[in-house]
Amino acid sequence: MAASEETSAIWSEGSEDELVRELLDDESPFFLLPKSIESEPSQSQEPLKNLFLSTLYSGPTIQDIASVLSLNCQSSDSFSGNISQSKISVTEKGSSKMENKYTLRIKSSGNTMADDGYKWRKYGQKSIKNSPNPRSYYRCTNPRCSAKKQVERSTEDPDTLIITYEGLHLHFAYSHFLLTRPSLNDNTHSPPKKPKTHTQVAQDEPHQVGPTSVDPLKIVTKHQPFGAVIETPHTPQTQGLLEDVVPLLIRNPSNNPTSSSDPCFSSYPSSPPLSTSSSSLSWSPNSSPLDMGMLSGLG
DNA sequence: CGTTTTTGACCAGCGC
DNA sequence: GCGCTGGTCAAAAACG
Repeated sequence: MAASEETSAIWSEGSEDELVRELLDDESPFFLLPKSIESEPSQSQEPLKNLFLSTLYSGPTIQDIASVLSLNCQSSDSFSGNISQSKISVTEKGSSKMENKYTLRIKSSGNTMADDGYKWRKYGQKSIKNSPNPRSYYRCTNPRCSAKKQVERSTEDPDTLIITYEGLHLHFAYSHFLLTRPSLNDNTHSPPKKPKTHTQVAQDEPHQVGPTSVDPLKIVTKHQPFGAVIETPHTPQTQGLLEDVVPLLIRNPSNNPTSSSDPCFSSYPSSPPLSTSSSSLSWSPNSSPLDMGMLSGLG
């Protein structure tokens, strides 16, 4: 029906093609080529753009994700104190197809939770066959983003959450795929200029992510029998995103009405925060980007 | 009061 | 063709 038509209309506006275009738009603050690279001798942006596009369309690889995770993790040491132990692993799915789904497995010991800092609107929950745990369905609240994610708890390990991302999540990450070095990242978020209408997307900086909780980070590729396991040293900021599946469920705290400096989305076990996110149609620029939200593939 | 979550219904795809 | 399963919708409830 009719209702769905409206919905689809909204989403279609943010078609991946268009999103990509936006990201590539020089004016888009989001798509900032690393200055250091820019300034490099004679490196034209073209190659970078192409690379970016290539990555975007082909979907990030586990390595890309790993790189991003490493980046983000390294950039925030301030959190390293409060995080308990958890593990994150990423599984790439359907790489042979156009699915581009990424499954993230987060092993959190105890009550830790991870929060990706993005705003997600829960639109459904279903009990899954052969699994005592229900699966929750979330959609990015950014009207221009079609990213979705599913969260469920592992049948075997109650401590492990399985989060599957699907769709192009334009906030944050892709720009980082080009940056292999953390240091470059710093310059990346300098002065976001304001584009035209995309205020929302703008400022999605990968930083300050919540201190969610994840220490050891492991990325596993499904194709490789538990092989490629990349571990990053410290990792405070999690990007995980676990949210509900767990009884405590906590969602993004990101509702900072005006302050973008609130890094915490903390989700601590003892305090069920609940998000006060803002309206579903207005994406607040201040929301914090998180980290893995980006994993979503694209079509 | 506005917004988000909950929850059952509805729908589409798939296997038998 | 039927039934099952997973995914989405949307009205109602809950929550700040």
